Amino acid sequence: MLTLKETLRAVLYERLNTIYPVAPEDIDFLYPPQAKFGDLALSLPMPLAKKLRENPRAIAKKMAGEIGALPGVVRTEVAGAGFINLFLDRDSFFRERLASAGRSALRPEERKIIVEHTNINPNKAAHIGHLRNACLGDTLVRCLRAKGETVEVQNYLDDTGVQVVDVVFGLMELQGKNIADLDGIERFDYYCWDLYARTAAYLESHPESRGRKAEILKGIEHGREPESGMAFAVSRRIARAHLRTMERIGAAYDVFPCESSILGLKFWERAFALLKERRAIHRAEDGPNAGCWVMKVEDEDDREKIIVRSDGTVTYVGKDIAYQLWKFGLLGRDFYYEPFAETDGRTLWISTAVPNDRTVGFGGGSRVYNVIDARQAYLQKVVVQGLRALQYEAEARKSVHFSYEMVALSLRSLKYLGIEATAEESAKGFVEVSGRKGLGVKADDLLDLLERKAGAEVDKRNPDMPEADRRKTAAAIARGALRYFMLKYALNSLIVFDVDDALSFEGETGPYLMYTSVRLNSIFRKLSEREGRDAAAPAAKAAAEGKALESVSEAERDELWDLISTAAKLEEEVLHSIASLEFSRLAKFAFLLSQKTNAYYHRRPVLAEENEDIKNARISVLFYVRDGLKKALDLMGLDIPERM
RNA sequence: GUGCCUGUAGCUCAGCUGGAUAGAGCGACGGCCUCCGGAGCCGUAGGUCACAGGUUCGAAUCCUGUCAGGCACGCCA
Repeated sequence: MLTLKETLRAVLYERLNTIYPVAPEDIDFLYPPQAKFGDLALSLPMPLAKKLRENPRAIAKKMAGEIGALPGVVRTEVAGAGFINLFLDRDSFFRERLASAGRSALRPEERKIIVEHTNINPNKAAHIGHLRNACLGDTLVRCLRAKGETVEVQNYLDDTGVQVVDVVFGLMELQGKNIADLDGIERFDYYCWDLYARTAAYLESHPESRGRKAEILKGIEHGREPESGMAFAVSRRIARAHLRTMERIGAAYDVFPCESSILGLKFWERAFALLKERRAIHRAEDGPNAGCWVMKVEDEDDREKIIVRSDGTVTYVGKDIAYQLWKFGLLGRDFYYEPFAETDGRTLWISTAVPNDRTVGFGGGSRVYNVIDARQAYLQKVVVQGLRALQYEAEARKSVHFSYEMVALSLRSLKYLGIEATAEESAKGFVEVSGRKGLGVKADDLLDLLERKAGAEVDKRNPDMPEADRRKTAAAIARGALRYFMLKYALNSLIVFDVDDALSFEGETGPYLMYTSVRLNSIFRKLSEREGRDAAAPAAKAAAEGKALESVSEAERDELWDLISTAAKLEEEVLHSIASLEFSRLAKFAFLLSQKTNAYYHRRPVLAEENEDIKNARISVLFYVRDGLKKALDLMGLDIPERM
């Protein structure tokens, strides 16, 4: 549809620009709400009516004549307040779609795109909030790659931050453990989940222990043992646990840039020098921020953000500005890297400050997406302003905060966790997830629950399937259920996580989409098994002759056309999703297409159809639709099992 | 206090760069397995699009105000 629209736009512009004051981008198409209004509609007469101070309907009538014959359009019709409805030549459109299989109308626009997502503090197990981040980030990556972009996926490891410090404090001070003891701890991420919550509470109620905590922090930052080695061991072990968790939902990364490397290679000092040199920050001489290096925040009032504290230490924002500069290749230096893990033959690298002679390099993107929840909008704004203050205007514009609302827990979910809600929480109706309080559903627990439930269904329906295949299928269903659940909400919608809702496999869910495709595949498998048919042949024939729809009844032709024209919108849905970062749109699209498909094959048998021409028409259309569905599910990270 | 976001069916949410009769899922009610897999299909009921103004040929969508809710605003990250 994208290709056709572009063609039509060019033709229309050429014919109309001498008659009306129009630019090519004014010529836009919308999809009519009903089939009787055609396949595409031009609303151009209406904005023109405003400009020309004429009746839109009259303009539409006149324009329809001036347009004349259009390629791929069999007739036009003036309707409503001033729409020009276009009716497409269905056979030729379908033929073109089939012929273009494997070709993409999408083109990359950037040299290299960096997507940073997940970014969990490496001090405890991942929870549902982190899953939303990873699902959104990974889907963005998949869509960008489908568009043809070169994408680098980063997962920032804050391995020297206060959260890690808390766990190190807990291990050393509360439990008297040393590095060697860590190996004996099973399920380390779960262990730290509890320990972190306990330590945070302990530190809260024992103010006298803050001195020791500060010591540990300093020790870690300056590489002193044993604190430093402890932090290193904790963060690496947890990072591996996160990697396994995210593997379960199909999210993967290229590199883990570490805060310890930023400190070790003095990236901040370099950034600080730049900031001072370009006068992006200045030292406050008096007032409440006296002695600090501050940056002006573009706000209504004269707000200042502290970048360097009066004791000379740098704030989180400062480090983030340095990191952002590196992502754009503006720092003039890179980390060193070591292999961290191997997945599907690809190496995941982790940064290090220790020089080596490996030649891998990262960063230096032309566009950067930071997938971070909405609560950090202010800080992200300051970071972008830092770029601006350094006169990196182009980079500032291409620094995108991919912001989404957080995940909270429903009161029902609290009960499931065995936690009593306070009166305030009951009134609110939900509770914020908090790693610090140990309040949340762990990602792996949720996935386990989903897998168990899916497994029971798979066992019931496929008793003959080998055990290993059933477990694999259950895992795929769990992943699909979770990913779709995280994707189907708009970004600014707070997800009040409810275990029962998330566990549902019916209605608008990932398993529904998967099921539709599995059944579709099953039809094609049977075509080949029972009848020895090459399922691609009717489509190939239709692509060559273009008369696929001729043999079916008028009513069914409309049904088939509805499927074709819906499936043909995939590419523009992808573009729209990327532009708006609203992947709920892609999710809705895939669901709609699945619904139409499901309803169709329920009504129209394929295998049992006796009329060969009708049968071939059905096969060729479903062949095309199946391809679109598969692509859409793949973009969302949903696998299609053999059976389910 | 300032800034950002949200208010649409009983519930959860789409639709929002203005366009033709406001849609889905869940729940409720009623149907459909001699037929490619019932994680499915078909149907019924259910809406002053928070409220009040404004702009427009046209507003759920844009603007202003009111009410209600959420989030952010630290020499934490």
